[in-house]
Amino acid sequence: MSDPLDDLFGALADPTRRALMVRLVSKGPATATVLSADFPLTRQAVVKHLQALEAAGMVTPERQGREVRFRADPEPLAAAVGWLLDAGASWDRRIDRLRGRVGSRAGSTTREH
Amino acid sequence: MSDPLDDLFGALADPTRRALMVRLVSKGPATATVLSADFPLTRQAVVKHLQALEAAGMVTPERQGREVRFRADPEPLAAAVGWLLDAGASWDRRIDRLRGRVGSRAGSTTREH
DNA sequence: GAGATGTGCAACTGATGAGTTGCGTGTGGT
DNA sequence: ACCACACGCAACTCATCAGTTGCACATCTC
Repeated sequence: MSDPLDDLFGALADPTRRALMVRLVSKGPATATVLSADFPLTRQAVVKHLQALEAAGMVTPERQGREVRFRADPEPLAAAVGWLLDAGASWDRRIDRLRGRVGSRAGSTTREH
Repeated sequence: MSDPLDDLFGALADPTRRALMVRLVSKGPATATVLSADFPLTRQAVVKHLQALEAAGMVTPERQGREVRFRADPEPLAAAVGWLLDAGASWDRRIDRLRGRVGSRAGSTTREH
């Protein structure tokens, strides 16, 4: 019953996780083991971060043989942008302008609660 | 030396804080005491949340006599949107489209780091 | 100036998160 | 079959955060 936004922003709140996302986006999918080599972290630590990102739907695990390759998933980011625009709507002209232009596409922008 | 994005997304990660923001945006500035009446929280708890929001630059305290009125500040939200778009750029055409349309206006979109 | 109201500071508890280490299990190559 | 590698699970530490309570200080009103 927890708001997906919690997981989303929560995942984004950690610099390591943001870095992981950037890394996955720019250099493509990778396994936790590989990632742990590029970051000053244990494989297990990386795994935990990836789990947090997965819970937020920002990353998807894909098994290939004995490896598990993680791929970045953009969808949730749109939801985040959506909330930000909703929250800012009719608040400040700048944000309002943003909203107007993006609007239609931001799609599932409107949320419950 | 901590990234401002940490505070920003960190503040956004808590549902209570998001609710506080919505409340401040929709019904305008208010004091912690007033807010604590609208939420199932102690005044002190509200104060702490407001401090987190202030650290993220999303809220600004304004003293008026013996009261302290908190006003929502939109600026940082643009920064958040900026990061999301930057992160998603050249990644997925949907996000890419968003970026293209917002781009110029999002202004201070491109951030340090 | 006295009382009421609003804010600020500090200490404390309980829960959650980051990170680690150790060990077990599965999968691929030879 | 065997060995190496990649993953998964579990327990543990350390820090941070949400929320509380209690009390002191400032300010308005009469």
